[in-house]
Amino acid sequence: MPRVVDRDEKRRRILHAAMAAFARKGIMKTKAIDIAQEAGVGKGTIYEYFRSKEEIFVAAFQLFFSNLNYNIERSLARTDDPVQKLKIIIEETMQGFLQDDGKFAELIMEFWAEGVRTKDPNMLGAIDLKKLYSDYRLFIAHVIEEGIRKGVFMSVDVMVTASLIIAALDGIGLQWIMDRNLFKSPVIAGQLFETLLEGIRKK
Amino acid sequence: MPRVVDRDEKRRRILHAAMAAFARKGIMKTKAIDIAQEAGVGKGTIYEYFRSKEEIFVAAFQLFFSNLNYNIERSLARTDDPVQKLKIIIEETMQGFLQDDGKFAELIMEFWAEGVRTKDPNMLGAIDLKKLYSDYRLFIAHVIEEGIRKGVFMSVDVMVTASLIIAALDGIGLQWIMDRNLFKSPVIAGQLFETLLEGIRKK
Amino acid sequence: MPRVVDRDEKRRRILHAAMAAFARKGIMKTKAIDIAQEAGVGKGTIYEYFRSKEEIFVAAFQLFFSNLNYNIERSLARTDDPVQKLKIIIEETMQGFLQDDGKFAELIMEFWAEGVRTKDPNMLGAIDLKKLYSDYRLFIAHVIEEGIRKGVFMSVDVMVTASLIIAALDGIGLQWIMDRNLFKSPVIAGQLFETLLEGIRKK
Amino acid sequence: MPRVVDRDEKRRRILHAAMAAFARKGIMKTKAIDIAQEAGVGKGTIYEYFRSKEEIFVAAFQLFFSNLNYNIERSLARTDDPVQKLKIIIEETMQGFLQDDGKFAELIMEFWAEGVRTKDPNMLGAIDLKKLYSDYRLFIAHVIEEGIRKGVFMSVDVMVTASLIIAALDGIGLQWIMDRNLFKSPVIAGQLFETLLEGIRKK
DNA sequence: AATGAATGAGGCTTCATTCAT
DNA sequence: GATGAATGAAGCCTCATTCAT
Repeated sequence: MPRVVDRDEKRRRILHAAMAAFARKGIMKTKAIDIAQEAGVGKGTIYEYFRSKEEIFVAAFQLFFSNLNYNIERSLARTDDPVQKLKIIIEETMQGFLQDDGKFAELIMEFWAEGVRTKDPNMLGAIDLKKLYSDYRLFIAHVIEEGIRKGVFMSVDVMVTASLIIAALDGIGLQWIMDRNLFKSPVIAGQLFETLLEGIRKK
Repeated sequence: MPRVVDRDEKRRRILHAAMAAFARKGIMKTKAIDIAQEAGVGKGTIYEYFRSKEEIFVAAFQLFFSNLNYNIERSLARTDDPVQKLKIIIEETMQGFLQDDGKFAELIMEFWAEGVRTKDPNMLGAIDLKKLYSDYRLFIAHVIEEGIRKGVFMSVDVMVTASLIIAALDGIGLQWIMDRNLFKSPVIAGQLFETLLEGIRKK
Repeated sequence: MPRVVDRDEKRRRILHAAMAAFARKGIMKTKAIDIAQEAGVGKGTIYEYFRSKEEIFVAAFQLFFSNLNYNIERSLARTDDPVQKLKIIIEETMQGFLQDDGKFAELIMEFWAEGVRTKDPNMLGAIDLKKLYSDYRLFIAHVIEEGIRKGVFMSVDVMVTASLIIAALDGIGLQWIMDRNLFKSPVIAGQLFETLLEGIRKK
Repeated sequence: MPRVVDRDEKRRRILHAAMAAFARKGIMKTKAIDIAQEAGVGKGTIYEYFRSKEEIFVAAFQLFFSNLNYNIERSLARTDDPVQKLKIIIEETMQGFLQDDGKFAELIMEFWAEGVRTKDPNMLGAIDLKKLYSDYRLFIAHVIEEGIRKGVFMSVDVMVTASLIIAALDGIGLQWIMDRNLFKSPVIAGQLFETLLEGIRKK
């Protein structure tokens, strides 16, 4: 029984080590030995917990996005106001990028690059970036729709607006990766939110 | 009296083949033989025109961004109106992403991923993404500043605003890569422009 | 708990395999796979013990000459008589050539050929044939000088004489490589010694 | 008709260029392009005059040794005295090594290294170092024999003595390669001759 | 006849994965 | 279960040779 916990914990440790290494050196340039060293285990141990490097990548990908999802959904439970919801979505997404000194922004960059060119149907079951974003868009679109219905947002094209919001968020993450000193997370998030809302808020 | 070839032209051919392959498979997964096949030459021929795979990458990087720059500057020559200038910058950047059925958007994704983690000082002379974006930001900031001086824009924080514009543009490029059908280039560019301007335009 | 091996021993095994291959096929014509096969290991294993082929070459070079040195110095400890010392030097040097059915004579031939044209300062730290021979000459010169002082040798030019002795030894090694049946080691060494001594012995 | 002379001359030019390059960089490290540049012709031109790099090597080998032979035999025609003959052989051999600032000594080093490991019967017809030296030994042995018959040399073992003479000559060449400043050619040749003769001259 | 552009075989080296301990 | 020693597939690059001009 205690063994089971051990295994899970170690698997998680290796996975996090891999994510850190991916963020630092890029997926392709991260060698098995790098992950092992980062995790503080032997090179062979990795293969006791993952079948291959690809499996680690997939696990990292899924962990990252399910975490993001989890955080957003958890926060959203606190309110019913579409304006607040949008604010939460924006803040949590930014949080996802900026936490850990931007390590995760570099990681998501890897996921983008790797995910974008994944066309192998076998892989698509595991890492379908297109679907992820599609769901994400839909999710935001629903919030906007709700806002329109409740009369707090103007009657914009919800899908395009949702797309623009995501675009802005990802774009800011990208900028942040290039230059950490560009803006302080809370400030910019606030500004961004105002700017975005400005475009759709009913006046 | 040996075979006569336009070496510049052939170098360009190989370079474009490499860019196509980079966009399709990713830089790291693109093998020398892939480039050769794409260019329709033998594996060894590549090395008659480039010293190494890295040199090809650098050349591609530079070609891509200098093209982008060239296009923007050429278009800007047509006007003095800051509003028009901003519009041109946005349109040309989008154009850079969307041309060739989005091939270049995938390419820039590669450059982001590769460029972001380039810290080797030797490389930084050749592919300094941070500096490129810094220059780009500054450039847009100047346009905004000009607009403020001329009284057409509100007195916003020019650097943050410039950053947001770039973020939006890159973010949209990113969205576009994930889903080609998301929006038609002219429509979205127009909408985006309006949205962005809305935030800074003097009312 | 992983496979237990004596890494030093294995490194030595690979090194000796390399030396055998060098002697048989020449350094440049010896491929990594040849060394691997000779050592009975996989191609990749070589690189667990040596950084590169060049490092193997350097290690072989140094091992060869330090062995030669060690043998000579060990034997010299047995006597104080300059005549005996010279005899020992000659015999040990010949021994170095002739042992292992002349394999080492072929190896030294390779070291000569490779070492002679080494001008790269980085390499010269590791394989400076000129210095090696210079030291060797000096060493023999001291013995002759001692002999002159003690009145057993004629007052010859010690450096030139030392050079001639080395020349004779190396030359004989060379002849031996060309034709194993030319002379039996002990016989020729004795004759050589007498001939050389004849020229400098005080009569 | 004049074309024939042209071709021979050009072939010779390429051959000499190859020899210079071989001496400077070693045979294996000499690339086709090196020879072409040294000869001042295009890379392809080499193959108009030689079937392969190996053929160049063989031609160089043969040219070198036939030249040596030719020089010795021509000089020997001047005398009937065995002592003089031996002197001529020694001087001409040294000359072979030392001419052109020792370039040929480095070349012969290459021939030794390359020739020693040639076991391929096809090659042995063209570059049989063993036979060359065997002939050379026999030739010197005859001179010594003649000297013994005429009563000017002691009754030594002619083959061993011949071997020692060659060994001394080659060994000195070797020393010379390592350190050009070791001895001045004429001086050393004279000394060597005296030393060698001392051992066999009838007293 | 002369050339250098083109090429692919081949060599060095890396590294994901296996496996003996 | 954990490990690192072992390995060979695979990738980059070189260069002898060919060949179109």
